[in-house]
Amino acid sequence: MRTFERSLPMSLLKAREAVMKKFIPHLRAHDLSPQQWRVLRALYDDPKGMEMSVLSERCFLLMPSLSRIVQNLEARQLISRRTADHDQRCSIISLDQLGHELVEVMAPESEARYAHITQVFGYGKLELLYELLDELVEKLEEADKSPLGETS
Amino acid sequence: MRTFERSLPMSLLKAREAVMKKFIPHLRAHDLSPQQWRVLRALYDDPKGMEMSVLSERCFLLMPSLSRIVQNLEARQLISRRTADHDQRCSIISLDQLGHELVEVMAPESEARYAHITQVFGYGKLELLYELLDELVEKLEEADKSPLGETS
DNA sequence: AGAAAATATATAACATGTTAAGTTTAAGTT
DNA sequence: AACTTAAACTTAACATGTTATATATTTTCT
Repeated sequence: MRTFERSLPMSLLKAREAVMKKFIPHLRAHDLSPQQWRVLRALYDDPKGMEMSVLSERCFLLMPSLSRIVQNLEARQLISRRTADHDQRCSIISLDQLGHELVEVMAPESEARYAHITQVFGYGKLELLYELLDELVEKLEEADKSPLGETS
Repeated sequence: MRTFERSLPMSLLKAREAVMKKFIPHLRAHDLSPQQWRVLRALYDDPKGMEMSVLSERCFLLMPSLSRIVQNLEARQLISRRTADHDQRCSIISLDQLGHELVEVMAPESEARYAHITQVFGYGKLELLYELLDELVEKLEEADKSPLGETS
């Protein structure tokens, strides 16, 4: 059997943890989880707001998690929600002034940490890594269509 | 500000999800979570068993999570624990016969799925990805020693 | 129009992730 | 030897991940 060390899910997890470690202290200093920050960050890019389901895709969060996160951020007045005119089922989430300010306050430090990672790892390698990750996802999802073990 | 799409943590997360999707159905068919499988797999490689803290490192699980998982697997008689002779604080966890059999039953299918991933993505790219991920972790942990934003 | 299917989101229930605090045993100090 | 500190887990508490189910609204069908 393949050695346990070479586990792709674990390697990806470890890399993610190592990267997150660079951001978490800054996030914690502002009482935000990585997920909450993703939500604020996504909303910042789209001032007119968006539906829960769209936000869910952008942030790569499942609806139940997003639902809880939105409730939290709403209670903190960082975001607000309104019912969509065209469809009473939809909530439109948008960034409140407080949330907008928070993103702008935090962004420089966040960018600096990104720059730091780029610098220690190397720009070229980082780009290559992004490409490989994207391609891996693409190939695996492609293969999902013709289900699985068909190794022929 | 950098575009929200290019988020390293999210790219790593997405890749991990895509990979896991290939394994989860098989695991679920045997009532195992990915974490539970990691524990069984690690113990399989070391028949004499190991301490919780070692298991924790090997499986990249924090102690509280591992503690719960071990309780679950113990209740299912897949593993067993005994107190270490040299130190009453340590639990030595080892694979029970039932657990050993389960790993051997599941391993072929698991290996087949690994082979499938290797095939659709390409062996060379997979190796390159592993190398990049390892190097990223290494560089980031190195940088941890001289804390952060020192971009000079 | 009225019933049935689909959609958008919420809630429930339980496993895991994560930080902090508690327990028991070992090691070090004086 | 008594006291303190440290180490190995465990438990607690709460956020998130994940699947299943519920609820409200739209759409579709007839």
